Amino acid sequence: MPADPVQCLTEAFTKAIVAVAGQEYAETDPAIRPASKPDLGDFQCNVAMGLGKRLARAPREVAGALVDAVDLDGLADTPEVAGPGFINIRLDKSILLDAVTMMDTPDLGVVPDEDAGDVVIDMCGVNVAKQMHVGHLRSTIIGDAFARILERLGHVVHRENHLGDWGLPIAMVLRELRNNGADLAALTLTDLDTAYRTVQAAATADSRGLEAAVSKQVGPHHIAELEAQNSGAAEVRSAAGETLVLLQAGDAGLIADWQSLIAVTLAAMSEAVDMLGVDMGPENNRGESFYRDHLQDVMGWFQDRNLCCEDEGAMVVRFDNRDRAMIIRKSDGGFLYATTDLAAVRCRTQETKATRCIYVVDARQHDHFQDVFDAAALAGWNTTPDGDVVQFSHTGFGSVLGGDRKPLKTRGGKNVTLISLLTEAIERGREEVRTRSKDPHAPTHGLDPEELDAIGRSVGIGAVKYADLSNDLVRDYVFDLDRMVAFEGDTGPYLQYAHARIRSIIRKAGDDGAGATFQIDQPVERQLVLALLRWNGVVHATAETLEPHRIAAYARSLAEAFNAFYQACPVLKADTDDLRRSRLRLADLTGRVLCDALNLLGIEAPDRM
RNA sequence: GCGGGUGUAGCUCAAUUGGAUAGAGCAUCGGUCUACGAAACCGAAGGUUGCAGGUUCAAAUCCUGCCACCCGCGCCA
Repeated sequence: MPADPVQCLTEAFTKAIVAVAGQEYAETDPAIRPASKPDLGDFQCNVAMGLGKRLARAPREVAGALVDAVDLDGLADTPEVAGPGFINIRLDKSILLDAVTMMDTPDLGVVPDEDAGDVVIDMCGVNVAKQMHVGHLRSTIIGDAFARILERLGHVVHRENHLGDWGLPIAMVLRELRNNGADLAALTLTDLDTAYRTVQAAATADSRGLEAAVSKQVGPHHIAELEAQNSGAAEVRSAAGETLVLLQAGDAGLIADWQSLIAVTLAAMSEAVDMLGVDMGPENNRGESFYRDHLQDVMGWFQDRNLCCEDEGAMVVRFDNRDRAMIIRKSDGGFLYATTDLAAVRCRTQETKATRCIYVVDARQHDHFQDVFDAAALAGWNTTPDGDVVQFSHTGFGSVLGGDRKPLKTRGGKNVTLISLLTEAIERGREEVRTRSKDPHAPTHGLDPEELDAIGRSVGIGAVKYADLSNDLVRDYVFDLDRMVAFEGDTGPYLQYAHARIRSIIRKAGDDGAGATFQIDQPVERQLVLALLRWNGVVHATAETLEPHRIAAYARSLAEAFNAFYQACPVLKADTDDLRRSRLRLADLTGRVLCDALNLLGIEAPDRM
């Protein structure tokens, strides 16, 4: 017997549907949902209305027939039909007791996926010689959450940092630094970032401006000026091109310099990733340079199968459902990021044999990934060598904005570095924790400063992560530390607090209620148990849809269910010892599920705060 | 111009994928602690779901046409 009541009800109603409508309806989803309101029951079955339509029968009559046919012996009372054909179900208490007892195991009732395939998550996306900023924050913590969730369900997850460590931009930076006689061994990431911006600006100034100027027929002086700038940019690009050729040819000095650029970048990345508590080290690097020897091969694969054609000297892949083509080789023979991404797809599906490839890259690259996925399908890389179908997803997330609703910048107009952002968040968390610890009643009172700092860090980082993961990923959001660390309302600290309070009860009792017989006689106890039993379904739904805010919303509803229980039911002062132990066990189980939920989002759950 | 995204309470967001009276949190107002942790709880107020049609027992959700804002748009990544 499955522990999950939804599963039991689904099976029972599937049989009833077959009995009422015939075998051809065996695949119809009975649409078992939690009751929209507690006083209507525990669950509802919403299948009768749709079925009535298909059978050309009155929905209420179908609902009645289903109720007559369904066998819920030992599971629930006779369901009631309401409204246009809703079927309201109230479970037997014994089933709830069995189910909650069965989920009280180390895995908390979360059932691993069958035949769990490998998953590749393309996340973080660091660029060599560039500061990490809020875009990397999102990619890193969202990717980390996916990894944790899928690992929880038994998948082997490969976190890959598709490092921007190759190509023209890197060559330009190298050239700039060498021209300036920079001491590469002594450089900081800030120096690299400055050099990057300098050459980037020089190389892009400014062909678009020129085109616009010509088309708008501005004065000849202005055009001449822009032409001069533009030819300068062309010079920068072609000079960088020469450097790139040397780099690609394996010039020893250049390679050494290139490696020191990478080392500086990775040191800064490591610092940021450590602050975030994300498991992402050098072993996760598989950047553009990794694929540099694969590109010709990928090109050949497309050419051999006539999947690409020449257009104005470039090689492009065309798709029959859209005008936009994807360039995979430039007219000068060079390859692009599209080619690299295809090489990565091939590697991930054909060698790693991942059955799922997830790209955690901002939403602006939506079109690009649609092209990559469709091209991969043309190439046959949407199945593994074992014949398993590969599922590709691009979870395009929105931008992080400042208070002015524009991409986050400092007062001086510079990009905010990820590290400065996290440093501030941690400091804010620590301030709050220190302040609270001064209260003699606070459980943190008297802790040594190192412990308080560790808790404050969990709180500050947890606040940032929760703010990011608790709403729909595609939306932009305003980065507002005041609200995130507000410790009130729908925040990470609220959930951490709920968890810490539960731990506090267990600590005080010196008993986690292990082995106690559950008693669920109060309505709030029943609601809490129903909330606990949803956990398995929520994890699976999140893994399927890649919508972490489902877990965030669940954690919040669980905390609310616990708070209601806690308000109405004395735990330590329960009337009988059996009831006290039952409630302690319920509290402990809730604490563990809450901790699990927070951990799947990458948020720590301190025992006291 | 073409393509993608977003539009829900004063603000920030949900809505289990077409289900019952659209729900939370901030902010506002009113109640709960010499404490099983008040970083909490209970209550009040707040809505023409951008607009107009359509589909049906049922639409924030689906289809059509508009409006507003954001983001892309061949040889950068």
